[in-house]
Amino acid sequence: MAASTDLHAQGERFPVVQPSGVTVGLAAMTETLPRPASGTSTANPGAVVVPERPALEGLEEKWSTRWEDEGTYHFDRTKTREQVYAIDTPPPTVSGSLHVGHVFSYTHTDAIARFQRMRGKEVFYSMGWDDNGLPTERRVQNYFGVRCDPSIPYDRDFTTPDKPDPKRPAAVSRGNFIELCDRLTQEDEKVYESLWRTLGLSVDWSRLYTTISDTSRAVAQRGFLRNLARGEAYQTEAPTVWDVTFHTAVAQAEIEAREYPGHFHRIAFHGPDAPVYVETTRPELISACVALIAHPDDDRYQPLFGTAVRSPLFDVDVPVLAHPAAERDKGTGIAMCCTFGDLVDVSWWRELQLPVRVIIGRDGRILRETPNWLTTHAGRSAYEQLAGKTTHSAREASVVLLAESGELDGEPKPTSRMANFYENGDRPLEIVASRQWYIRNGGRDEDLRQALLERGREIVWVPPFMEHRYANWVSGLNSDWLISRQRFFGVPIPVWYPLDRAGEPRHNSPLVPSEDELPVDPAVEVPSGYDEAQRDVSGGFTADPDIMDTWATSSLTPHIAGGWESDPDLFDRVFPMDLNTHAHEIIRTWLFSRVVRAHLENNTLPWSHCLISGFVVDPDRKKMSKSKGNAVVPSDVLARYGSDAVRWRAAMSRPGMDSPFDEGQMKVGRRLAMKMLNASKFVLGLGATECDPGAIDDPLDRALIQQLRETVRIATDAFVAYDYTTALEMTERSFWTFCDDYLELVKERAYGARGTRAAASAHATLATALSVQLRMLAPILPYVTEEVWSWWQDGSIHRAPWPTPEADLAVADGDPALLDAVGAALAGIRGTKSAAKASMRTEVSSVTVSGPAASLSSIEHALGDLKAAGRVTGEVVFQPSQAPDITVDAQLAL
RNA sequence: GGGCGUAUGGCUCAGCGGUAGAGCACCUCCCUUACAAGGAGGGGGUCGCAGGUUCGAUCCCUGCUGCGCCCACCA
Repeated sequence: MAASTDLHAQGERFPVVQPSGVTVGLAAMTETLPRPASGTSTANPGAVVVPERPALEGLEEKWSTRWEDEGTYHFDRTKTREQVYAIDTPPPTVSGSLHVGHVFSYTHTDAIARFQRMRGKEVFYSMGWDDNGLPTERRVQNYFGVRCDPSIPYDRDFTTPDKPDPKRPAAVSRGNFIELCDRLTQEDEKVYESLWRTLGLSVDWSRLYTTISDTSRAVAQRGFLRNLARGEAYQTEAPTVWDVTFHTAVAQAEIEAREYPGHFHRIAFHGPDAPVYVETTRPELISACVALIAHPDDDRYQPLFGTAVRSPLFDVDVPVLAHPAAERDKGTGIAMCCTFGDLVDVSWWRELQLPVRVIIGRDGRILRETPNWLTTHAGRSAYEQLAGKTTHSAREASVVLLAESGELDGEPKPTSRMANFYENGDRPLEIVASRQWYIRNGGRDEDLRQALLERGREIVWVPPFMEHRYANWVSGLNSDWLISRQRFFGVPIPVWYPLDRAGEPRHNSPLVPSEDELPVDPAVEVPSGYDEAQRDVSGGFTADPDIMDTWATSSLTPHIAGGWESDPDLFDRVFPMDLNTHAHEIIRTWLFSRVVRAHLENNTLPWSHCLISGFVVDPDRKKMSKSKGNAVVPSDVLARYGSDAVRWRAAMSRPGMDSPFDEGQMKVGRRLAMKMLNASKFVLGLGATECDPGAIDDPLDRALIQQLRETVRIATDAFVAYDYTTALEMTERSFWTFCDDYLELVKERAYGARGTRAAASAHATLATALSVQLRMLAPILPYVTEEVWSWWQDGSIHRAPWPTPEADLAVADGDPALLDAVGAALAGIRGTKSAAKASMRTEVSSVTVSGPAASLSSIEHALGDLKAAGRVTGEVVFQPSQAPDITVDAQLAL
């Protein structure tokens, strides 16, 4: 897929400022400038060019284009596995929009990627788009106002409706529908890519993948066929959770429980002696009732166990049975077991070996044909009044019938119950019996479940408590992974079935393609040994009509991105990967499904580390969502504050911690970026461009270097442990101290007020500190650091080495307390001026500094700088004291 | 109901055995030649509640409460 992007469209939001350049000290600098050997070049190599008015505007477009042109993040596949750092990052679902939560989480990943790259790793970091599956179909339906009808033939001249009406969608063929899906996803993906490029994700865009591509289809189908061959994929006819809106089966992981209003109906079953009252919220299911069930220890119902009662309206005899899952304090303590009202019904039906009485069809309506287990005239007549209705209408009709027959006791009582929904749906799920494909995931196999729990313990979780989410989910699985969907836009199940003489498919002996034929579309292609004329005729074959759930493909993203089976050389260099990152809501889905796949296919984890982000929540700490209208559109925020500022804010939220969205925080990041521009301009404008450790001989300078050594050490350790926030905080604090204290203290000296040698020491220190601090901030603020780097260095800062005390801060004998002491003395002088409401320029005629003797002697070593920064014209007296802090008594020359 | 997380100044968060820290916000002052989308200074907290361990607890243990998230919950 082309990596070109639509950044031009954003040009208006990022007016490119072309500042007039100032060339500084060019002649003197040419020979001594550090010149890292790098393949990239700048327009004017060797020159130190500092803009007169540096600005953040336009940096995103300028540098994202440059990075693309110069292949800054291109993955070098000649590197060995040990040299590679491989990242599996979520392919965003292409369903219309990304929100700030995505922006934060992807920024966390990118910060790690950039750090590892600077540490010398060859980073394998590719983006994908998850563009198959139901979310895409739904968006296409709404966007174009269409719905797919597979029975319609393909229309070559098809055009979309002029005025899309979601309520009256136009029926289109499967082929046309898929074309629309392709078309819309491609448009959406351009917008996504543009956003990611603006944000500055350092992905290798030449490795972009999509989950609907031929490559992904082949990988998904190959993975499935391998599972099938090993017996890990199987199909079975069983009660299945079903979405009546989308007409498809739904996996356990996609179900969510929601509040759903309903009523308790107290209805009378006819017992041998007296009525047996049952409370139900679903009276429309009475005709599907196969038993009444109470707790075995329940004295009220013990006499009835083993007897039969007659159902209201339908006159069907149903047994009264005992099961420990029945709860005595719910309703009347005895429950209808219907096939199927809920998952408890399914387990009762299975364990008590009850008959199947299905009355709900796949369209969510009561079946039109009157069931044969209804034998009385009254029962059949009652059913006929419900047939064809939705469950909702059938419920209302049932209430009327029950009231008429006198079998409803009292009025229905309103209640709010929890019902299961497909996470993208808005009608409660029903349970229907259907043939579906499953992959074993430990849901029905204790050994496999234990093995997968053990995989969870092998993972290094950041933060560690996220492992509980995983273990919790795996422990609670109650079925295998349902992967088949009765939909259209996705990867087809690569299977055909022979048809027997009666034209019935032999599901137990599927016909499979060979791996080198993949991807296949069984609806178009023909199994080996058959020809097209035999399709769907007796004795011939038929295609499996289903597609795989999108998770069945995205569970293989390490395989897709890593070239599994198609590029074994690459795969060996990147798999298993080092890092998996995303927010915590998809631990149960994406994370778990990849563990399952890699465990079954490769007998390994897909990656060693999982970095789990929290959510961005609204100021009331509620989850952001489009439907609530509290979601923030990231492109607006990026345009307003700049990518570095937004990234800064993202990096301030620690792994796993939810973080309220607050625009005020963005300004803080922006201020830091601005400060970096200005401080860098000042340093480089002084001509301080040479990091010569031999020139650093002033005690204050050595103190700064010593402090930086410590900062580098802490920030590096933090980054290694995926704690990008601490790394940023430490570096940022160091940088502000550098600006507020050190820079002010050495200004005069750096200008040359105390001689060439004193100035040279300041210059070397300034250049060193700038270089080190820029590099430490580069993973979080890639744009402003790259901009400044380009003023005086060749090559990208993002390919420059991460700073180390040994390589960059070799002067190791500084006294770190000196800078603190001098800073405190300077603050004392400033405080006096501030209290006197005097300008900081006010001269000071004399100063007395009191404090611990050691601090005072430190300050004496930097007396010249202190006097210059404080504008002290007279004497400085040092007065040792027992007090722990430094205090200053300054006489202003007013 | 089960699990996990969290509770520190108005807000966002650090800290985590030795009488509280940062940034934002607020107040005061300063147009100092890197920076007014700036700079300097300042006020503000009995660290959710109750027990316990300890010479000493914001920090450890127990219990509670609030908030958030995940799971379960259709009689």
